[in-house]
Amino acid sequence: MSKPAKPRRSRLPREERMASIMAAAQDEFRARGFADAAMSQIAARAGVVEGSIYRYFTNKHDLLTKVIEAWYEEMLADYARTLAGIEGTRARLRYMIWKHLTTIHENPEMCRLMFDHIRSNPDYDQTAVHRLNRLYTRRTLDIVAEGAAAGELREDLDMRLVRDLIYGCVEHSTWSYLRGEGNFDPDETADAIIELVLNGLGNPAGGEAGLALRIDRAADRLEAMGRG
Amino acid sequence: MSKPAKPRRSRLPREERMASIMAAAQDEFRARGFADAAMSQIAARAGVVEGSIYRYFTNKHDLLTKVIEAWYEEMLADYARTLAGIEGTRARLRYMIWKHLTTIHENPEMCRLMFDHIRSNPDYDQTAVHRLNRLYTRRTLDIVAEGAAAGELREDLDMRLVRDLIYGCVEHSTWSYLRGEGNFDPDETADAIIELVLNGLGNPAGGEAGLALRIDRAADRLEAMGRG
DNA sequence: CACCATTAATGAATTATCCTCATTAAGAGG
DNA sequence: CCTCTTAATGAGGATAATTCATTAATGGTG
Repeated sequence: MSKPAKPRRSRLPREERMASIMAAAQDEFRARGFADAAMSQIAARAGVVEGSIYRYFTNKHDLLTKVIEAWYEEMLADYARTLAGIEGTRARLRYMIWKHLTTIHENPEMCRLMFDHIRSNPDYDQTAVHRLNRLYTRRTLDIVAEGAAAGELREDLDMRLVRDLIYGCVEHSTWSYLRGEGNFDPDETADAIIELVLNGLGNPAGGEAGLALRIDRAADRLEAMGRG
Repeated sequence: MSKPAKPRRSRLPREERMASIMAAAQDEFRARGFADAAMSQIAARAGVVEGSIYRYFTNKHDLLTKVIEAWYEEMLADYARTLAGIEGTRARLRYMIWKHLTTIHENPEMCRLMFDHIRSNPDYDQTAVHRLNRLYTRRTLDIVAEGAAAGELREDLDMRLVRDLIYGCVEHSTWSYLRGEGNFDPDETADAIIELVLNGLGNPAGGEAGLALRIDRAADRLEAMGRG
């Protein structure tokens, strides 16, 4: 057995060292989650000593933030490109939903880190991730606004609530998968969600009978309210 | 200065001691969040020593789980009672949405603990909270099923997705409040959500469906005015 | 009432991990 | 080759969760 090679210090330019630590951190965070990830492990993976990490990142959470930030930025890069090639309100909206579902499906660990530790943080609004997210959400709402202008969608929509409806539904339907139970198919799910979001739960009156029923119901409600 | 009263040990029955520790833990968790809550503080608040907590709870997370469990159980107790007095699919559905919004509005800290540390846990499915939650979700879906049977709602609905649509939208729209930014009004929000969920984003063509919708909308407006 | 068995409660010690800081030395520029 | 900047080190401080051997309150028993 030769003695282990003496670990000669190598000095890297700031950017390279940061990138290498971030790569190691991403592996560790994905493998163990934020709380269980150990700074010592990250240091070991990156081939540096624990203390070195703190020359570049103020603390563990800051390191996570930077890791997620870099991932998120790269991830959103090709949205615009692909979207440009899709026409029609429904298809474009469906693409946004499908893309979100696919991202979660392919990067569950990163999404969990993002949801649990970045987005629920009190100072999320000051983060770069939030800024990126707004940009990306805006695209969805632009599609909705265009759809409304074209007469395909209603014109009296509260855009904030539309966003909550769409992304709330999308994310809620991925939770069990994110917890590690079961699976879901992004294509099927996207189809189902776009359909439900566009048409709602309400029964479009079936013929005269339906209309009559509606009128009766409306009267019932008013009457009930009158009784108080 | 008299010397501090010698802290005489008092032996409490198991249940009482557990309750007292849980009450102290709830205060501490609410005030500081899970990560920043200190077992030493909880012990101090409960008037016991740190080690004592571990006779009743296997660890910090188990303590949190039990605290949330107790709160959740109590919180859901009056759902059924109130719901029994409400008639009509729309009103009943709206009540479920409103109640959820109100709970979040009144107990933001507890809800955050629940969302961040209980529901996102890999073994959430084995928890008592999950069992309770299923029971409660089922009520909402029962209302939807009854509405479909009565012809008020569509009959081809995927119940799981309906749940995701409703609760996803509800919770998504409360996030910024939960992070401590801004506020929301449960009544207004419930009105807006129930309307959007029932009617969807799509622009109803004219004809019968349009007529039915007009009637619904008219009733909505009158109802809102009556409440207002 | 005195004794005993049970077990609630203690608190000091252990462990784990994040983070700090005084010191070392690699590598660029003169 | 020397010097200066600063990347990198690694030992140690600080905090907080958890363990465990010991102590003593209490209810039951003779």
